[in-house]
Amino acid sequence: MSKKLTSRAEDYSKWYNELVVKADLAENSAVRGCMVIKPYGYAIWEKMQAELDRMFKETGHQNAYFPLFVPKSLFEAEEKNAEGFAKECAVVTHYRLQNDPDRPGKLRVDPEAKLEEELVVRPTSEAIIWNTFKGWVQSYRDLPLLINQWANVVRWEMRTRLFLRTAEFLWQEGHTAHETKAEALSEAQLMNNVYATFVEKFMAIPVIKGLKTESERFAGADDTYCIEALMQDGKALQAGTSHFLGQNFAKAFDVKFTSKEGKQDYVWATSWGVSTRLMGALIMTHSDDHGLVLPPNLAPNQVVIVPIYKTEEQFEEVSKIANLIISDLRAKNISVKYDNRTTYRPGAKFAQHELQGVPLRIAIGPKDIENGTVELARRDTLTKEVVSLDLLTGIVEGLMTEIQDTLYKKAFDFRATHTTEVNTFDEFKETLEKTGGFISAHWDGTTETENKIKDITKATIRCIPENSVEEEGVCVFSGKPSTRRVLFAKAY
RNA sequence: CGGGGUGUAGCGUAGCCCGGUUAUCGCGCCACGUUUGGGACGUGGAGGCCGCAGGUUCGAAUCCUGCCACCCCGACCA
Repeated sequence: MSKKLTSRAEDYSKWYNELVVKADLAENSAVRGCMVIKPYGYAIWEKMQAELDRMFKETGHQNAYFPLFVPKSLFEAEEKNAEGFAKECAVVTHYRLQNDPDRPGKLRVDPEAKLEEELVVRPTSEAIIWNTFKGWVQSYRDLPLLINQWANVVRWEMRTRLFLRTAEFLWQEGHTAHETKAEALSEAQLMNNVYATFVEKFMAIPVIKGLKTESERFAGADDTYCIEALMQDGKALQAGTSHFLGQNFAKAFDVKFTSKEGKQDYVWATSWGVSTRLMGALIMTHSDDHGLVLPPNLAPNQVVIVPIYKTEEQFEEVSKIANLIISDLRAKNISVKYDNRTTYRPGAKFAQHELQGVPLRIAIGPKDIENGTVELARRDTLTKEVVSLDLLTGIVEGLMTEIQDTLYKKAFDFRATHTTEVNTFDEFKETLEKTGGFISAHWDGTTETENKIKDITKATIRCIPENSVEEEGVCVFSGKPSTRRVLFAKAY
């Protein structure tokens, strides 16, 4: 393994791939298109899960678990949803293997063990969940039904990339049922806001909240809300989606309730999800040519202490101080790792922790012991300072929020300088090529125009931003009248 | 699934055209010693069915055929 990471300028996607592997986040597996998430990468995902799970419960949701397999007949019940996912479904057709008479010691699929009905490996769980909800809902008293599940799903992708697109991935999917359209709509918006808050406050990634156009909408949804983030290469990444499903699934699965007035009505539904793709967003938003950069909120180790010593006595002295620091920091809920491995020298440790994005590094050596100081190195700014041991805990505590804020600001500024308003198609193409990023432009509202722009430029409408203002204008492509700007970008 | 490319030690590679000793080099790994404030150095060592299966030949990493895997570019997607 070479020591240097490919730089972003040299080859952005190579940089990404190398970073994921070298920072020990994940690796490709023996299964085509499927990744192994390694302990360090999984620890970051667990941090995301913990915070999201807390936020879901705070907004009244409960966790449950539904089967991995969906009988084909259930899967196809909501036609639009089924059609949307049909091309990427893995299907179980048999339930048994047997010894292969032609190849001793090998197995083959038992032709006698064909399933009467094929099972679809869930690409998403609406079908099985709505089939179940049918039995859970009879009265308005059973509503709202607010369920979330943490699960894996499978979408048979042709081209895969670690975290960004894999055949199997981990996610959470919320599924809710409501009495009224208004209530379901506000649930879909609420959860999109939860995602936005989580991604901005916890992951330090600024996002645009908005609505998807018809062609980018979730199969089976009436409306899809989303949060869109901008990566350092100028491409957009959908970080989360929340769907207003109308009564589509209720009708397909016959989920009715009796209202206060004694009338039968179909329930109104939402679903919403974020996945391990957020790991990709995290990496591509903050990291640099030295490796991963983690916001303190997501770092498995917020602080690492590296001892510097020549003799065994010095090592012991340094360790004594390190242990004092550790207990002080842990008392403040700051996670610390003492890297006291004797098998690596300090330089190698510095490089490794930098590659793995540890927000703050403390080095303690003989000079520090003499002076009552330590050396502090920030991962986000790559700056070093020597601070007094007495003040350390307070300084570290302050730096945790400061680093978190600095990362957000930096990403916010990047997005600001990579968001351009354009009024002509020439400007559109030029901006896309030169600066990339988000392009704010008028659009006539037709799928036809959207598709033509996509064919010519590869850019798609990421969303109709929630906060966009009413403004008279003409479509950047067709010249037809338009009342608001939408956000275009090339996307992951 | 279309077009292009690549498979040699854990990783990156030389050798292949033009077949011929024991398959090259670097990183990593192991042992010992010296080292330790930004990826240490020396000495010694281990590690290979040259992607797989056939074929040609006295002889195949090298030539031929088939298969498999991976990568890049397109269409599809969170």
